[in-house]
Amino acid sequence: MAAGSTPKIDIEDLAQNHKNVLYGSACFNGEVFSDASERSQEELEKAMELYDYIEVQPKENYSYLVDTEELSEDRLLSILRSIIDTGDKLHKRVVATGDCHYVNPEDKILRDLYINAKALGGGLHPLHYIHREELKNPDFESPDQHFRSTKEMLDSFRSWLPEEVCQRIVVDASNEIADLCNGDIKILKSKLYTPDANLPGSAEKLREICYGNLKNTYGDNPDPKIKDRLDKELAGIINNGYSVTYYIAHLLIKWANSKGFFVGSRGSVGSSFAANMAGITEVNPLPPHYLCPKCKRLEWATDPSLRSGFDLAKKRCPHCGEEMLRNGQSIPFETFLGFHAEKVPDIDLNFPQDRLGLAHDETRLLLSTKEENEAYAKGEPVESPHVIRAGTIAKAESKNCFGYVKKYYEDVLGKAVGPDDQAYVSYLSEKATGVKRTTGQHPGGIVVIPADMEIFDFTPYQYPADDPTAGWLTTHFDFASMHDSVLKLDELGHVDPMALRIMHELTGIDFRSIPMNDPKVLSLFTSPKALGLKENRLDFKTGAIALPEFGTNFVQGLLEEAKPKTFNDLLIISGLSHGTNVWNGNAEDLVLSGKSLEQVIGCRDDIMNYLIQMGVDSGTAFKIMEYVRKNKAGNPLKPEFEEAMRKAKVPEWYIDSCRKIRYLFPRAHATAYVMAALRVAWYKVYCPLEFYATYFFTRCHSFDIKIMSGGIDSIMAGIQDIQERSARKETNDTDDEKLKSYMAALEMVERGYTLENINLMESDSSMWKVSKERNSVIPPFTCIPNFSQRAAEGIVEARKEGAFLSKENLLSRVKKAKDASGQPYAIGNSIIEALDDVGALKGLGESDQMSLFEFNF
DNA sequence: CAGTGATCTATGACACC
DNA sequence: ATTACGGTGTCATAGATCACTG
Ligand SMILES: Nc1nc2c(ncn2[C@H]2C[C@H](O)[C@@H](COP(=O)(O)OP(=O)(O)OP(=O)(O)O)O2)c(=O)[nH]1
Ligand SMILES: [Mg+2]
Ligand SMILES: [Zn+2]
Repeated sequence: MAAGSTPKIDIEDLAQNHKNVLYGSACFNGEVFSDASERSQEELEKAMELYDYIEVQPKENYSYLVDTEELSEDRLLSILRSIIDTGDKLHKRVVATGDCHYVNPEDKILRDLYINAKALGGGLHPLHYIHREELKNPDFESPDQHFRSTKEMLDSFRSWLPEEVCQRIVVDASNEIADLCNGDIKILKSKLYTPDANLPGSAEKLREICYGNLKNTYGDNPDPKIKDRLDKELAGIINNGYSVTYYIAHLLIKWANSKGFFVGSRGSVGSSFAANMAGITEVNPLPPHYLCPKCKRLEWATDPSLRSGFDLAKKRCPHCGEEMLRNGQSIPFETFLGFHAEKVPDIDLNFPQDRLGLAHDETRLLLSTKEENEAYAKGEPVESPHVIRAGTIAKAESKNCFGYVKKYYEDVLGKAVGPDDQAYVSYLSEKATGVKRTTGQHPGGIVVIPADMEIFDFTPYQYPADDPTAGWLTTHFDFASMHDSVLKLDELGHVDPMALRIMHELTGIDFRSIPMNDPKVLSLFTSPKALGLKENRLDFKTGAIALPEFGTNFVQGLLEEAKPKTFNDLLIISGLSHGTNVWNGNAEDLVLSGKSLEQVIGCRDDIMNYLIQMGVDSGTAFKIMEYVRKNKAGNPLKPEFEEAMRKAKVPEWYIDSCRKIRYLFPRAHATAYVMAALRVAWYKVYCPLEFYATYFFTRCHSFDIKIMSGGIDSIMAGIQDIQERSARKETNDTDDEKLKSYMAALEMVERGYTLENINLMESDSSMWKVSKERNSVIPPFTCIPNFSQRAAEGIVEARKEGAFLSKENLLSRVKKAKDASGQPYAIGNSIIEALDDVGALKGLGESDQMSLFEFNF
């Protein structure tokens, strides 16, 4: 039971669900102890009925009752005796239990930390120090409840019970209970159960779709290598149970397109040509090739050092003169599924952030039974869902635990953490981590339970954070613990597809028509020249600011060093710039010592390809790749891996590089993200106003409009202020966000565009707007801190009636205004003051009378 | 017109891709 | 000035703001 709260399970429910479970009577907070101390013998006997065994604990466990003088030690022992006697009388098994809260005596302080920390809903632990405030003698230790050995248990009870009883309750009864337990209950499945039955016929449909698209794209007689790859992939996909998730992903993307939005590609599934043919990913993993869109003539690239079809030179079809398509990214299918389905991949999709909820709902609709869908539609509970959100478990980690220790020092020990305490405080905080705090929802993981099985075959389920108003049920176990037994669709929210949609809408230019090899766009990654900066105060060396995954200081520095010229160069850099110790202290040193970008490890496929090429057997090469990309904890390479590599004469620097890597992209993911970045970069070059407006709207979360609209000097001052405070470690996430906004603002203004102030008559409620006439962007009302969405909407509504005459007029007209459903808006004086403060109310008097008065003058 | 409760916004922390 | 993986979703909590109340 949680600290001082109500029971999690009613006793009636316990009584009704007793099968296969043993109930014990628990500690001094339990019913049996309190009845033994406060109620009649009859009531105690009744309370004991439910339990399979009756617990008594070492008297040290009850020290709090004695120390607070709630009970004398004699009284305590007589209560415990009456529990033992009554249990014996009822022929209940009486057992000595430790109620242990930690393993070693010296770890007691960790429990004390939690006893004295504020519990989740603001509640307090029953032993919290605050409860001692009224006591005459509040200075005593909380009970010692480490994991007692049999000897310690016996010793404790021997001080007040006969030897025969001690042996019986400490040793015999414990063994009897152990014998009652079935030792081989398996809660988690060990093999994969695929959802073939959820959508019968998926395999055939998937084949139809892929071969249909193969014909449309590559013609009636596709190159045998291509046909062969599709055949082999589909066999692997279908035989291993991935038809349904592939087909559902295909349907989801079709559905999204029919609703007017697009789905971004991500993840290892871009390694699958079948996925490309099914529309699940834009990444084409074939070797680089030319393709005539008209006569379907295909030409493989002849230069083996060229790895991306996007880097092929322009070419006209020798048959019909059409400009040929260029594609193919040299990615092995095995990155996705292994050579023999040794791994269980998911299918990843990037939905526009503002459509994520819709996408999840559609998935549930497509995969649930008719009955389940009817229940969802009515908001009724579904007993055994087959489509469920993966759940997460959040624990107390470093920040929280540091806070607990700090508060413990201040409130319990009565002193601040001093310089001499630092080492012990870090030690304690580290040791205190890992305690569950709350549960939540996976960012996008939707788990598919096979229709011929049920959720309980895999996991219990619940509401996230036990909140019954949540839109989705979640798995009780986190996904990682079921990773190899169920399939999941990972439908994540992302800004890229949303931003591209918005820029498409604002400019009328479809991002799908944007080429992947526009020289000006590619030049942004090595120089800001294409931006036409009129000033360059911060000496920007690239034009990569505000480009997704390329605009940070770290990645810009990498760009400066590596100077990418081609799409493939960008792929490599994308890989090198993601993951700890991929570039820093690893590839960077290798490049400095003469290795080329192509030689160093840039993505996980590189490892597998290279090792196979060196003669390592494919299965081991695959295993090494997977181990390296998942080695977040920094464990040493397995000896058999090192051995296999040495045997194949893999150079030591390569083995060493593998050792250092903590995470590695698949090449397919890098491809998808470079494509997204290049599209965004295209708008940055050719449609700057729409680009910056969209950037501020979609990717920035904190602004200071006075600073940003104040011109170059003002923005520079803002940047400097944050950088100085950052050097002193005095900044927070919000400052970082502001710095992001200021950097983009500076670049934009240095290109000669204007960042306007909030405009009472023109600003949108929450979107950044473009003014072509004034060559500017106009910020929305809501970029003022604490400016509520409703107030902003109210102003937009009220100003339809014409200009505001005064502050009072503004306030009263918004208060009077009604939205489409007749609801009023909420607005108060703080909003007026905030608008006045940024200078958006210049020329407006206080009241209507005043404005008339001023006007007459 | 201060007090109050309801609702929205900001922030920090964490899990996960 | 240097460090350096980037980006997303969710939950808990504190703070700000507003309408309502008497
Ligand atoms: N920058 C960065 N991106 C990540 C990280 N983890 C995952 N991603 C991105 C790249 C992955 O390809 C993509 C999908 O994640 P997944 O967990 O599904 O892994 P992936 O698809 O690569 O392999 P899988 O075949 O599903 O095991 O998300 C990370 O730690 N950092
Ligand atoms: Mg994946
Ligand atoms: Zn042709």
